[in-house]
Amino acid sequence: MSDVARKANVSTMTVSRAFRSDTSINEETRGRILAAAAELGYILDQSAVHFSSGRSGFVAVTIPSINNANFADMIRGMTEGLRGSALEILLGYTDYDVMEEERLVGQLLGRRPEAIIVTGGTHTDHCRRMLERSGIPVIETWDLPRKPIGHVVGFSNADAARLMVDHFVSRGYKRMGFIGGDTSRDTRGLDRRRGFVSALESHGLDATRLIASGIPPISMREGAAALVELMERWPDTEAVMCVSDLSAFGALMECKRRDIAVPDKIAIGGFGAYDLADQSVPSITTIDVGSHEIGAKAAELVLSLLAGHSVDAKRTTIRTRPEIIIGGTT
Amino acid sequence: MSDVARKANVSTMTVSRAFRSDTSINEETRGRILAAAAELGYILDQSAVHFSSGRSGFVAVTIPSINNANFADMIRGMTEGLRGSALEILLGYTDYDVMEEERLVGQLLGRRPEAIIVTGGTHTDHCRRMLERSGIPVIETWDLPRKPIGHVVGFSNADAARLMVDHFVSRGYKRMGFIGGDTSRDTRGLDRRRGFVSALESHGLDATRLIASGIPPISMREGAAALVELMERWPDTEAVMCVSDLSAFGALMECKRRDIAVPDKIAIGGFGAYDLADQSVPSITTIDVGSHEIGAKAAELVLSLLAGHSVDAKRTTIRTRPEIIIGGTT
DNA sequence: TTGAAAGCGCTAACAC
DNA sequence: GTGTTAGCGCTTTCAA
Repeated sequence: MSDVARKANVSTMTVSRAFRSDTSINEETRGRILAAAAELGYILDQSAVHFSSGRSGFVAVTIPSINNANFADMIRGMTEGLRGSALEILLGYTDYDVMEEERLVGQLLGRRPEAIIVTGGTHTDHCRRMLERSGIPVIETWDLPRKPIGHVVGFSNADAARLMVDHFVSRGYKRMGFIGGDTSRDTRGLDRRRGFVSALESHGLDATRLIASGIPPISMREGAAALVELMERWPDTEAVMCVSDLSAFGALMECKRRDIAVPDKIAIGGFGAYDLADQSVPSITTIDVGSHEIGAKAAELVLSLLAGHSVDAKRTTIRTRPEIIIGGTT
Repeated sequence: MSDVARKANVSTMTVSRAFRSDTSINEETRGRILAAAAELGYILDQSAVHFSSGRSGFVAVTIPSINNANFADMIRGMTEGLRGSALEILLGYTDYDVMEEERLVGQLLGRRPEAIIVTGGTHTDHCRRMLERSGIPVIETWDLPRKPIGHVVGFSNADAARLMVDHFVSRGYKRMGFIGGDTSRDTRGLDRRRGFVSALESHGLDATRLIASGIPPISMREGAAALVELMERWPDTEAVMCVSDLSAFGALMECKRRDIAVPDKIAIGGFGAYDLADQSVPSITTIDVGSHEIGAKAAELVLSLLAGHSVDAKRTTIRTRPEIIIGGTT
């Protein structure tokens, strides 16, 4: 910076001002400085900016997986929402593992983000404590935690699953199954299963046809395997809800391989409103949770919190409204 | 840190040592310090570490899109490769736009990463200059640039497309088309198209059946639309290569909707070896470029470069070997 | 194995 | 509109 200052015949303080939008500086001077900087290939050192100003310009975000269209959409929503602000996303993924989340959150907080957005409302005790003590806004997404740490942008996974059950019931199906992963890791998947079971019970239907197939997130392959297991154990099953569209697609393809008619012999529901659900033939009935909207709303919330428009400063909860999209598999 | 030092009855310098693995410190002292830190909820400020030591602990990575299984696999390979090192990935996505890449690279370099990994070998002049002047190792991936900026971990997209053409020829197809996006944005897609055309020409076949459908990355939907256009313009087409598995799947589903037999009436090839290609019924013939391996190799290269084992210090090129996976669509 | 002093590159606060 | 001074929270260097 002092090289640039020398070249432009100003002090470093003036160079500093030239790189900011919120200060008063002569426009001609700024032009001269930026030209000098460009010539020298100078790029403002953000870590020194952070160090000196106390503003890191980071919003930390954790997601379970980067290879997931829903979370990718959420990140996209955040990116767009933060555009124009001086905030960048510092992203990490947890592999659906709360221990890994704990490690990651510690690492991210070390970078002193100005806010942190995490997926889900289930964390290790230590992770929870770190978040509580962080002194920055904390936003939990994709869930409605019973005891939120701070703010929430989410929905009830159980209620979302209920939408699918109600749809199944309205179509006249009575014997229904659920395909998900081994339950302990993916707590949102577990919530969907719980919602499925309680919805069946409230309709007075049997709620025991539950297949747990592999470590979450379960993929197409596991969806296919689970369908086989389901049909072997309960051959008269009329409809199955899958924890995600990927497993639903896997199940659908398995039906095709085995010449099981969908939806005539068995109906299939998914979750997530992936492109795949829409483009598949037949298209897959699914639940749209508004991933992009979650990201956009979370970004908006971060911006108002940091601007000090204390939006109920401590505990804002924004609910999004999952919707069912009826396709050809039901 | 001084609070922790006071609590543990040592100097801040000793606290600093307690948080590192490469210094000599009494283990009992360290234990006392870490306990004090835990009690206070102290987290080492990495940005101050960076500022003081000059080591940011960041590796900057740009990818075209986060919603893409191939790039997600690459990131996964990098994450695993960097595990245990003190390096974290600072990730940004370009939306397949070189102007956005330029902006992003400037932003990332402002964080003073210790190395930068970018996707592709095509950049704006300014972006290229920033990378050249950055003073850190630069790695270009997913391509073999004619004039690399620094190091390369990639493959020839044109040669990879040739694999598919050769396979088509070996199956006896003669009238072949290509489905891709509007060409200027996705340069790797463009290279695949070039490879397709030149392979056809070297077999003495007609190479004019090229559909450009929408802004890259083209999705399932555009693949479906493009198939319709292809069959309308050249109804006797026997085989079509798609720029990615997503568009190939879209084309396949369109065939299903229109009762066009695959592969009997038309064969379909994709690119990228997505799970979808394997799980779809019929499975889609595709090219596996080893995304995970690209990430792993790039991470390995970064580690050796930063460790100073100057691996041909300036210009290492690591080629990966794309392979064809033959499925049911050809 | 531990501590004291200096300094990393920038900005806040104030003066002019 | 611009410059001066001090200092952000650590680590480097050197000494004990």
